[in-house]
This record gives sequence, structure tokens and C-alpha cells, in this order.
Amino acid sequence: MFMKASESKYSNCLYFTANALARKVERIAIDSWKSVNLSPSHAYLLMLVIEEPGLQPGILSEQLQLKPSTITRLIEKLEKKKLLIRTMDGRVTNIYPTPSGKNLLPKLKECLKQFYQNYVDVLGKEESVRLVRSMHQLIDKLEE
Amino acid sequence: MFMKASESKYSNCLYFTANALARKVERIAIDSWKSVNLSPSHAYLLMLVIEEPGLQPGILSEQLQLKPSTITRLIEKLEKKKLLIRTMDGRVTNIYPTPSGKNLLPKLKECLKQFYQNYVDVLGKEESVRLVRSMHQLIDKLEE
DNA sequence: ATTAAATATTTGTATATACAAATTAAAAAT
DNA sequence: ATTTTTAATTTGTATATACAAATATTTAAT
Repeated sequence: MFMKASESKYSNCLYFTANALARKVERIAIDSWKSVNLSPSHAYLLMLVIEEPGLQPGILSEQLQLKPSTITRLIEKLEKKKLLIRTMDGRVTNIYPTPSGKNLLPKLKECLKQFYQNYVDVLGKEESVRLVRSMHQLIDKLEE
Repeated sequence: MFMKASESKYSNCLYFTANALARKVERIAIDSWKSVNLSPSHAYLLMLVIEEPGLQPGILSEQLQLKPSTITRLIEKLEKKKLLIRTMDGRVTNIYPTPSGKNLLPKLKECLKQFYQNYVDVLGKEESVRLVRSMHQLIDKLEE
């Protein structure tokens, strides 16, 4: 009934493969962060801001490799949940975690750990590191 | 100004990496199929249907590793563009390319070739094959 | 034969993401 | 000092994707 990704007609195509992998990983990540009621990207953004309060959207955009408009949208949502606040000063915006945002850090770290566990268990630590690294090489090479 | 993906704070995380790679590849793919005015997933779906007329949404869903509802949406759009048609018979739907859909095949293949070229040029043929294969292994392992 | 369960597909709704244009402010050029 | 250019961020809009519920049809159970 269920077809493996590698049995698909276009399984040899990078477009197909990269997307299928991302969706699969996304689903695992969503599960891992469900306990804090955040999507993975919201969680990562929040962790970055907790670790470096005052971080600006532009920096977050670089760190998360997401477009500035996307960062704004993520921040809006986290602000609505009162996990962080924005202070606008001139053309620069600074993002700070609220106390309740900050309090979430241990749980967030726990989720992260759980997420890692998920795939390290399956792949092994070395293999995981190796694969992530070679994906990065690909990304950087495609950067041109 | 521009930060490499591998310089990000979470660059060692599979969530981050898989998504960053998928987005990068997606952008290249979008460019490759721009000349036929189709998004990559629409193009792949159309190619599948041209090569096997009558294909059902369920099969397409397996082949493309996308949810049935997503397949419906993709088909709707291609139907609106008069590149394929749906015939509904009982609870089963069959998808057929229209003549103008079928006529697009050579161009589609050309786009696919161009897309391949993009990354094979950068990575080399062997390295490309190897990487795609190891990504598949990961997908299949994560399947559990 | 009728009812219940399983299956294929679609619809309504929600999400993350991005592009292009708009806004605002700072810096540079005149 | 005023104008122009550059930069950071946000807003409006569009996209692909998915989940959950709805629909319709076939198969199985009684």
C-alpha cells in the first residue's frame, strides 16, 4: 500500500528527494515540538532570541535562512503568544523574550533533544553528522 | 552580508539543514520550469500523467509522496490550464492529459534536463547520484 | 438484502513560506 | 541643508502543502 520514496519514478531526482526528505523531517520535528505548542521554526527562532536577546530580524533571517518577511510573520505569532516582544527604534527592530518565553527554554531544549534522538537512533551518530555535513556542502555549492 | 547555511547556529540540525536544502533546490527548480509556466510539482505530475494516461490521484499521491488533498489541488490547477482532464467513474477518478498537455512533453523534458544540469555541473555526476541515494536511505529509514 | 466497514477523492480551513511593493529611517551626495 | 540613495522591516497577496471532515462508492459482514 505505502510506497517508499525510493520506489517513485522520479526518485533519482534531487527536487523530488530533497522535498520528500524535508517533509518527512518536518513531520518528525512537528511531533517533537508539539508539547510546547510551537512549530519547529517558531521554536528555533524563540531559542535564538532567548540565547541572544535583542536580536534583529535581519540576523534571524540569516541564521534561519528564511526571508525577512517570513521572519516578521514568525515573530508576529510569537508576539501574539506573549513569548517575545518587539521594540522598534528607528529602522531597526529588536526582539526580546518575555519572562514566559524565557521560562520555556528548558522545555525547548528538551524538545530539541528528543528530535535529535529520533534520527540519531535510526542513523547512528556518525552517519547523521556525515549526512548533515554533505547536505551543507551541497547547499553551499548551489549558492554560487 | 550573506551567511552560508553552514555558518548558522543550528547548522548541525537536520531540521534546519533538510529544509534549507529543499528551499534552495526548490528555487532552482522553479527557475528551470519557468519557461513552461508551471511549478515543479505541477510539472512532475503532468509528466507522470502524460507517460501513463488514466493514472489515479491515489497513485499520483504515492509517486509524488504528497497527500491526496494536495494532489487534488495540483490537478485542479492543471485542469484549469486545460493541460489535463478528470473523468470520475464511481469512487475512482482517472486523469488524462489533453492534447495541449501532451504537446508540452518535449518542453517538459527539456526543463528537466536543464534542472539536472544545474546541479550535476556543480556536484559532478557521481557525487549527485551518491548524495541523492543517501538521502533516500535516510527517508526510508525514517519511515519506521 | 441490509447494514457496516473500508476506500478514493474532494472540500473547508489552516499553515509556512515567499515575492513585490510600501514604509520608514539612516547615510551619502550634492 | 536638501535631496538622493541605501537599508531594515513590514504589509498585501499568492503559493504549496496538509489536516480533518465530508462525500460517495465499493466491499464485507450479518
